[in-house]
Amino acid sequence: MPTASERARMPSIRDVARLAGVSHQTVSRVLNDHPSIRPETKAKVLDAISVLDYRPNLAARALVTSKSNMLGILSATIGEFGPTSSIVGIEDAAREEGYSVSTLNLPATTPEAIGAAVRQLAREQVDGIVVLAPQVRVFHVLRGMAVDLPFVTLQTASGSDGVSHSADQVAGARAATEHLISLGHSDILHLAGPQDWIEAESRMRGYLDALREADLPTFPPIRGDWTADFGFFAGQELSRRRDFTAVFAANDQMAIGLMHGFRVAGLRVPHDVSVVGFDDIPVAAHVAPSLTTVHQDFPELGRRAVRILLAQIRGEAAPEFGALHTTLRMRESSAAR
Amino acid sequence: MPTASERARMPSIRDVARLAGVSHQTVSRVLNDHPSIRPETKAKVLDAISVLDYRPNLAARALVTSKSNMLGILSATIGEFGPTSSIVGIEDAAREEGYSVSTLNLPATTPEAIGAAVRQLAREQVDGIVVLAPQVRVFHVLRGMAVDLPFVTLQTASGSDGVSHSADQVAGARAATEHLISLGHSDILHLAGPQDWIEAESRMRGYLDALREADLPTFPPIRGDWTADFGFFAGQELSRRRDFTAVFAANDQMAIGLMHGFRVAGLRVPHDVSVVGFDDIPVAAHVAPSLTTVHQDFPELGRRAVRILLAQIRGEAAPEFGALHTTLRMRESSAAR
DNA sequence: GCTACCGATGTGACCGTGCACAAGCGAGGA
DNA sequence: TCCTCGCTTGTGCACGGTCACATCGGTAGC
Repeated sequence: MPTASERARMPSIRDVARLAGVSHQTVSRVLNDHPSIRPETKAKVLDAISVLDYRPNLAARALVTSKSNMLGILSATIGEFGPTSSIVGIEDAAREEGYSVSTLNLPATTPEAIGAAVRQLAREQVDGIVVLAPQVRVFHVLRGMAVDLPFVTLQTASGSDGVSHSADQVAGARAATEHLISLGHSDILHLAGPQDWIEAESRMRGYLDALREADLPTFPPIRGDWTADFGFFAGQELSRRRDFTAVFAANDQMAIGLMHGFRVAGLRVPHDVSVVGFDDIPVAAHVAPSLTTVHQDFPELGRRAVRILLAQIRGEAAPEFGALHTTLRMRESSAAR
Repeated sequence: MPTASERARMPSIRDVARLAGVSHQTVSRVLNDHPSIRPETKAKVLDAISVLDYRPNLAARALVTSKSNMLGILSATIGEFGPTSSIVGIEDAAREEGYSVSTLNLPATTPEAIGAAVRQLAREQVDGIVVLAPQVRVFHVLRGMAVDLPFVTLQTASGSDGVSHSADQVAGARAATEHLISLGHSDILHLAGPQDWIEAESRMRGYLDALREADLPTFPPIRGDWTADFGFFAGQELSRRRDFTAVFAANDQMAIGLMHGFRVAGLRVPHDVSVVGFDDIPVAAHVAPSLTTVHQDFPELGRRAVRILLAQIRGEAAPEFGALHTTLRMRESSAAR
C-alpha cells in the first residue's frame, strides 16, 4: 500500500511538453486557449495531457498571477434558511465561472472579528468576497480596511449604489403589510429583526411605507433576533395588550414562534390575530395554521451577487438586473378581521 | 484612487529579511516556529513583520510544500438544517487548526457528478475532504477514485471502521421508538429517509431494533425524501389506513408535513396519532402541536469529523471519541394512547 | 528580390516560500 | 590546544506555472 510520501510527483506542464514534443510554454498556451496555436499542435498537447492525466497546479498559477480564482464567503448567518440557500446559488454561479469558494463564518460581528475574518480571506488570496453578514456596521469595517478587496453584499444584488438596501425586501414587506390592510386590519404590529441588519431595516421600511400610505397608525416595532424562541416570548408578551389585530414578522421563524406564544396565551390565529412572515421557509406551508409569508428566490440572489462581484473583479460594468421580485404566499395565518 | 494594477507589490519574506537584517530563511523559520532561533533575532523579525504588515503568501507555501492547508467539503445536502449546522462546526474546527475550507455542493449524486466534484477539489489541492453527501454509493465512488485523498464522512465521526454507520443515530432512533412504546403504542409506523442514505438506514435500524426487542409488529417503512412536502402527502395517504397509532419520522421536516397531512385528513395529533421526529430543528418546539424529537449536536459532529480527518492527514492515530449522545425532547406531539 | 510583418513556437527569468546543505561560533571533553 | 558537537544563521535551488522577449519561416507589398 503506497503511503502519501512515496506517491509519485504529479505530472507538470513540462512533463506534458516532453511527451508532446513541444515546449512547456506551448502547453501553457493550450491550457489558456491562446489564439495562435496550430490545431495539430494543440491536439498533440491535449493527447499528452490526457495520457498523463495532467491537471494544472492552481497554487503555482495563483502564485505567478496573484489571482487565486477563489471567492470568499463571509457569513454570520449560517444556519438560517435564507442565507444558506443563497450560498448554494453563490457556489453554483462561482463554479460555473471557474471560481472556487472558501467559506468563513463569523463567530461574532464585532469590528475586530470582521476585520480578522477579512484579513484571513485576504491571506488566502481570494479575489473577492461575498458578504452574508448584512449588518450595517460591516460596511464601515469593510470600507475602512487596509486590504482593499472587491466585495459585494447580498443586499446590493438588486442594483443601486452598493450600500443601499435591496428594493425587493422593501417591496415584499410592503406587499405583506398591504395584504393585511386589504383584509381590513388597521392595527398592525411589526416584529422586526435586530437593529443594524440591513434586511431588518428594509422590511421595517416596507411595513412603515404601507401603513403611512394607508394613513394607518404605526407602532414602534418590537426588535427581535430572528429566532423562533424570541417570537414565542414576544407572542406571550403581546397577548397582554390587545390594541392590535395583526402582526407582520420580519421572518418565518419569529412568526412561527409568535403563533406559538399566542396559542399558549389563548389567542387564536387567524381568528383573533393574523400573522404574516417573511422568507417562506419549507415548513411554513405545513405549520398549523399554515403561514402566510413572502417568498423570495434566495439562490438567485446569490447568483446575482456573484455576477456583480465578478464584474467588479474583472473591471467590467456591473450587470443590470431587474428587481428580483418577491411573491406573497397567502395561507391560513392571515384572515379578514 | 489606486486601481488594483497599480497597487504596490505585497511585501515578501525577503523584504522582511532586509528590514530585519537577517536572511529570508531566518524569517521563514520565525514564521514556522522553528525551535532554534535566538529570542532577540525572533523579536527583530516580528518587528519587521508588523512594520511592513507582512502576510505570508499561502499560494507560494502551497506550491513548495504541496500542502494547501485547505479542506474540502463535499455536500449534497446543503439547505437541510442538520448538515448545514454541521458545516459550522467543520469550519470552526478547521480554522482553529489553521485550515481553510472550500465547499462544493453536488448538483446530483450520480457517480459521474461525485467523481467530477472530487477531482475538482483535488485540483484545488485540498488536503482532505469531509463528505456531507452521505449516500452509501458515495463510498464506492470515493474508494474507486484514482486520486487518493484522505476523506471522512460525517457518519463515521463516532468511530468504528470508517464505513459503518454512526451508533448515535441508531441509538437516537431506538430511544424515539422506545418512547412511543412506553406510551403504550404497539402499532408504530416509520417514515424513512431515501433508500441509500446512511442516516436513513441508521434511523430505520434503530426503529426496527426497538420494535423487535419489544416483540411488536414491524411495518414496511415508507420511503420519503426528507421534505415537509413529502410528509404532507404521506400523512394524507396514511390517514386512509387506521392500523397504527404512532409514527416515527426520520426527520423533523417530514414529521411536520406529516402532522399537516393528518390535520387535513381530520386526524388529531397526538389524540389520534402520536408523531416523533428527528433532529430538533429550531421550529420543532414551536409548531402546533410542538414536536417530540431527537436532538443531536450537529456542530460537534462536524468538529469531530475534522479532527478525525486531520489525524488521517497527519498520519496520526484517529482520536477516540465516546459516542455522541442524542437526547429525546419530549413535547406535545406524542402522548399515551 | 528585399523588407516588413505576422503567426507559431521556444528560451529564460520570475513569482514567494521551504528544504537541503553548509558555515560560523562557542562550549565541553580529551 | 585541538576536535567535536550543537545551536544559530546563511546560501542556493526547487516547486509549477506565466510573462516578456527572441526566433524562425512564410507571405504580402513595393
